[in-house]
Amino acid sequence: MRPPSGADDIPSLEELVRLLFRLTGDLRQRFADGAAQLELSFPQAMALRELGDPLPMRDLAQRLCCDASNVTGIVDRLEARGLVERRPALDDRRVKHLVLTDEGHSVRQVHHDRLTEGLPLLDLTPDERRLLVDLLRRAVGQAGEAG
Amino acid sequence: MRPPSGADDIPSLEELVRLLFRLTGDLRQRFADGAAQLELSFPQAMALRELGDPLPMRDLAQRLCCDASNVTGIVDRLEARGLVERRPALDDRRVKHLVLTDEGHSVRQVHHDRLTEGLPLLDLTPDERRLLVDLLRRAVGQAGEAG
DNA sequence: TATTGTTATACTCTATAACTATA
DNA sequence: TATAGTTATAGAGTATAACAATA
Repeated sequence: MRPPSGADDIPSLEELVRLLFRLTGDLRQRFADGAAQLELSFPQAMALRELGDPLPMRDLAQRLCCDASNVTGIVDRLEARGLVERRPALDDRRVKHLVLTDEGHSVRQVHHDRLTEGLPLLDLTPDERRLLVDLLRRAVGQAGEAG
Repeated sequence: MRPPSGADDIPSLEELVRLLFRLTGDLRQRFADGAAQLELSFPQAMALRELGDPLPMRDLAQRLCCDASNVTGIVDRLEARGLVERRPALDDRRVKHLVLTDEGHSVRQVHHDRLTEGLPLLDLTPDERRLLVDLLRRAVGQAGEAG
């Protein structure tokens, strides 16, 4: 006989999945709240996040896991706010590179700082943090990958 | 001098956040794919997930972190497919309880099974799983909570 | 008066398909 | 022919505000 959710017994898969949902939900909410404060929609903030370095429209679509046609609208709105610029690629005139403006970089940084500040995660000791990263790497199935 | 992302040095907060995003993104994608196979939208699948036990509309809205007005449409579509029923509460005639039909329960179970089967997470040993749960609990700031 | 659920509205995201301009 | 980005379209999610029924 084992108690359903004690401190020392082996946690069930259900418990783990529940925690992961909790964690992802919290992180998502945090991300969305920070974006809303900057008057950014969730996908707009995600786009900004991916644009630390310039990227063709197509690649951004891939990173956002959505169809390329969506990126047009998302970028339209970011460009209208002066956060992003479309620059024709020199070597292939079909391609447009997305480049953050100075304000784009600034807004991106503010959003990121607000996302991470006060994260309960920060309470972990360095050793625990290292351990968690190791476990997470294996949990996402990239144990041997470069990261 | 410390290498940027070796195996034994202390991982940066950036690395941790990147991993969390990776993990949450993967989980979300997995959840959405499984939902799509069952012709459920993401919020519909989330609603099903929350309806293991009956719930008033209001409470479901709260769990989905959205305005109550949205739940009307989401539940409309689930009800049209025969996965959910609205039942007037006996004690308060303003309230409607959402109850899964037999097929609702079935679809919910299939979705959950597909979500968890083959999860890389399963490769962790029991000891590692216990450790990860402990770290995650602290990472979401519920170290002392019941869970 | 306050609350539950609904409706009306407007905006954004989303995929699909058709289009253009390049390659 | 194939590809990058756009446009048109339709469906779904989202919040806000106003509403009816009930508390």
